[in-house]
Amino acid sequence: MDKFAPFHHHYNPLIHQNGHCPPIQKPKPRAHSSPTSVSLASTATSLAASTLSSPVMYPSPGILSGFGSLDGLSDVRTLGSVKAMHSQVIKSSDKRTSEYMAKTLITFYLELGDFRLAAMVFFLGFARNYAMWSNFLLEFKKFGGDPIEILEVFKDLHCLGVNFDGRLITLVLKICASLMDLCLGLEIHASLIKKGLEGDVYVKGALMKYYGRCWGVDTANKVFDEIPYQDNLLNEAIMINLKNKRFVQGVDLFKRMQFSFKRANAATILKMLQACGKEGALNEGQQIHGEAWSLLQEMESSGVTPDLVTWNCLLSGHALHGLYKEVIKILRKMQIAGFRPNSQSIPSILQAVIELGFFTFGKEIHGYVLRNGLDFDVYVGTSLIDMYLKNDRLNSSQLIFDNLKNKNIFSWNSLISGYLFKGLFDDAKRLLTQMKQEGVKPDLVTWNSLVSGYSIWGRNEEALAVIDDIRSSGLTPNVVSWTSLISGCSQRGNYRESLEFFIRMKQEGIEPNSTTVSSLLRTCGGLSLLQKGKEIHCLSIRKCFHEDAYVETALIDMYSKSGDLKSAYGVFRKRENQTLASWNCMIMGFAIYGLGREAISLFQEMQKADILPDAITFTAVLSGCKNSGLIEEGWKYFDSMDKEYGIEPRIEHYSCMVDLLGRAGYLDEAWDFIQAMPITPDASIWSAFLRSCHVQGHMEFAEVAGKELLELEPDNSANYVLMTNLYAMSNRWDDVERIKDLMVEKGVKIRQIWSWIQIDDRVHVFSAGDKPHPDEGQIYFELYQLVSEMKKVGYVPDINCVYQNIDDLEKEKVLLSHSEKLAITYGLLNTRNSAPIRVVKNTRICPDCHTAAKFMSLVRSREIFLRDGVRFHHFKDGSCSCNDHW
DNA sequence: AGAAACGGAA
Repeated sequence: MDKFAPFHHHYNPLIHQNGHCPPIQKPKPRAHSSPTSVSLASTATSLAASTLSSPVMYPSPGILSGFGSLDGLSDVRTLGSVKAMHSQVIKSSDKRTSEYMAKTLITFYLELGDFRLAAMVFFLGFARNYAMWSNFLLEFKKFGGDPIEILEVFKDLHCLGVNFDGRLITLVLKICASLMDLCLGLEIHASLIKKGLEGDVYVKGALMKYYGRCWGVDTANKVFDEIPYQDNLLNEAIMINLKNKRFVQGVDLFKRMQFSFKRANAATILKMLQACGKEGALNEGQQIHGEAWSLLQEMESSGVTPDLVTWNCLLSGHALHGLYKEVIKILRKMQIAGFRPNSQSIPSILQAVIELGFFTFGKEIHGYVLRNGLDFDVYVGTSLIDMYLKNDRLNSSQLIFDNLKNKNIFSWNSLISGYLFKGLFDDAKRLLTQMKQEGVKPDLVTWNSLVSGYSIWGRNEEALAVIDDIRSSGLTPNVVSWTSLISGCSQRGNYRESLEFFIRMKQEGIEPNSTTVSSLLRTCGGLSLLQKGKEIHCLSIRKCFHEDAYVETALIDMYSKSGDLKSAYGVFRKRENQTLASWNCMIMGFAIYGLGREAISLFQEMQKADILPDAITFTAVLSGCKNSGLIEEGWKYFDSMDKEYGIEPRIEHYSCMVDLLGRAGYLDEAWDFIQAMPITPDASIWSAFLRSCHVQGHMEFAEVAGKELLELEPDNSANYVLMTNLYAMSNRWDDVERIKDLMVEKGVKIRQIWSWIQIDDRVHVFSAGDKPHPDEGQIYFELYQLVSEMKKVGYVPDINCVYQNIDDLEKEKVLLSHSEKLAITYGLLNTRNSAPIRVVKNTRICPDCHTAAKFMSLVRSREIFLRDGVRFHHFKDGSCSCNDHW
């Protein structure tokens, strides 16, 4: 229904009827005018002129008898029927009841959205009754009247010195704040002071908001300070401070609120939660979160129903703090309470859906959005784009994007980042061009998506070039830009570059944040750089990131991957409320050290703590079973996945089971298991099976597995090597040659095998093909001595580990040159007597080196940690943590 | 009252 502009100043009845009014000041020029007011005003002119010329009196209700009662009318009230009633009213005048009739007509017209007629009736009946103006303007606003019109009328009346109702002053101050009408707000405040009126709590609140928005937070705080009893306005004061980034003041006021008789309202709690999230203030955040829950509970128990705004506050507050399961619970609660999610609920819900991986539910929500016509909202659209992106449905995302009526930078950035994540750089560039053509300027988010996209796909030079593009576009690369680069390299396994970019970032004078630290820890873990990892740990303590859940988990992972399980466990135990990811990490930590029983008991403890496991938990538990040869337990947990937890086993779980069965010698069972799998076996399955065949010396199965594997991974040299070793074991030298020829034919190069050890700041690499270590002579001298000592206590070199067609003495020599032996020996020579030795090898350890390391730990009384391609071995007093299950 | 970029476990 068309709005009308009844209060255009030319037709302000107060001015037309100046004869009956107090002395008139000339109205000031209007700051705002409705764009449609001119044409609409002409209609108003004629109407006003015609009615003003002949004063009309209103009839008594008796006249209306032909219409039935007013109440009866209310059911089927239409504009036509009200007008008919109105005309009857005009025809027969009766002074006594005129006021009642006029009020009724005004309400009817307002309800029907005919502001013009409502205003007309009001002008004729009440224009000179100033007390009525407040009521009328408030009603006018209630039914959707234009706030600008209200301001215009208010100004005119204000000039006349009219006193207004506090409710109207509150409303006008709100309008001043939203329209940034600086002068009127001041005038109102001044006249309140002049008249000695304090104004009620609402007026004061509105005044503070007005000052906060129009004159800055300090002015608002001044107003607040002058209020004698402040408790009622704490919510507003907190809000104003937080909106203006005064976090400390906001928290102070919030603490005051806890000692007052007042409670924080939903909006305040939400804003506090947001602010705490941004400021990384965890303790405050958790306290406030508790407050949010108790608020909801209190509302429920006292029978007060939260309104939609409160529900939405709760949804977004929980989503913001990563409490996604709570978001879903709140959604259910609000639906039970009879509220339908609106366009502002959907983004928070979708965020939770994405994080929880409830894709089917997400699609249902999409259906709901379409049925309820919420798809025109740009926030909803962007959230949907994001949901389909995260579920690998780029086409759906593009489709939603194309149908989006109002695109903004968020929508563009979402889709662009989707393409970049998939490595579809041409599509991303196409969108970038399109975006610029449509006049949307890329912002830092756009650029950072590009940096991240390039670096996770290993295109570091292009990523670095984008950093320069940022500068030439007039923006400055920030900590996110650099962290994108660092983390991209780390994810890709380009660890060295990752550290180099960190140094570059520091040179640029940019301080790392907790995300940077997490990425760097991943890098350190990847390289088993314990020293560097400890440095980063110190850095994170200095910067107070060490309580960040991500950083903590990354620390646990770094320590366990760097051979320091004790420190990993220390970090894990330091905190009480562990996240699922950190439980998973710690269980995995035990698993890679072959501490299967410990992994299982931690898993049980986790369940006692009411943390539900996910698929990754089971990967960790099953890895623990696999690395410790716990067959029964492995079966038990594998079966329970689907039955007890409703988690569908994925390929990595099947792979663990094949490994577990095969390694224990149950090759037939492993074979049957593979045949019965509901998913197509991939390379990880066949590789686990092949390695078991190798250990068991089962040629028939090995050849089947090898054939599958060479087809699935024709470029992986490890498969060829394993096959040649198998044939060499059975003295099938023709087949050895055949496989070698195949490698040449396919251009597959054997992967370099190397071991390294860090002594002080230097990393010493030992590799068969590489140039020898400068201290090689000394190392071999020590190694020969060591081996003769070891032989005295029972070491027998395992010449079966050498697959060359040479004599046994030569084989023994070859065994000595294995890189892990050299690295351990170097460690023995160059570290303090008590210090454990930490060696990293990029492939699996060979059985002879495993035996040798046990003896080395015995004869030299040293702990040796060896990280091989897949796991850890901890040698101590002549035995290994893996109990020879590997 | 809501949406997009960088972070942990496999």
